[in-house]
Amino acid sequence: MAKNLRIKSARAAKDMTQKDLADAVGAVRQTINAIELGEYNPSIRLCISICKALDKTLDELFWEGGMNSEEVTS
Amino acid sequence: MAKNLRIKSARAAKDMTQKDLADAVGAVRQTINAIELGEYNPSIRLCISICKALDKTLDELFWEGGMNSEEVTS
DNA sequence: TCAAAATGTCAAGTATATGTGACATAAAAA
DNA sequence: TTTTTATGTCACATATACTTGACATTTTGA
Repeated sequence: MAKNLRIKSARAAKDMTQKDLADAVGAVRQTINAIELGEYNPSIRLCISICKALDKTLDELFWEGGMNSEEVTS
Repeated sequence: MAKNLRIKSARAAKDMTQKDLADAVGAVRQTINAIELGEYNPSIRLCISICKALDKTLDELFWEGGMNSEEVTS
């Protein structure tokens, strides 16, 4: 998949740890970690919760072409 | 949950049936149907595929506050 | 009206997102 | 350095997205 550096960055901008974000969205630290590392494919509801917690929109954090998306060429 | 009329509408604008859209995104007709009816919570990848097939963005089809979202008050 | 296509729905199975608990390492702060 | 906190990672359990196949109903068009 592709690492999501935009979440990490938006999180840093709010000085939140992975656990802080997890608590804010009612998820667990490992889930946030896995999403940032691109290890899986979260549900749209979780994405929306993350966006709200970070004051971003879906397009800003999850639409492609963003500054993040480290595509793995394969 | 909430019905997603925006997908239905964007699909109509492209004259696509649920099955057409399903084929375009590599899913199955029932899955598209369930998403439009708000019966579940699709993955972000499927959402992105749907957006691309319909020439829309995530914010246009899945961010809240859109013309659609029939909230069920409960 | 009749037939075909589109949509809604159901039951059962598979794949995978997410949770829980635990431990190792990296980074920050004392 | 030593201690604490944040992050990465693993194994296992559970919930649910998604598939498959089938049938009923609604809509469209001949």
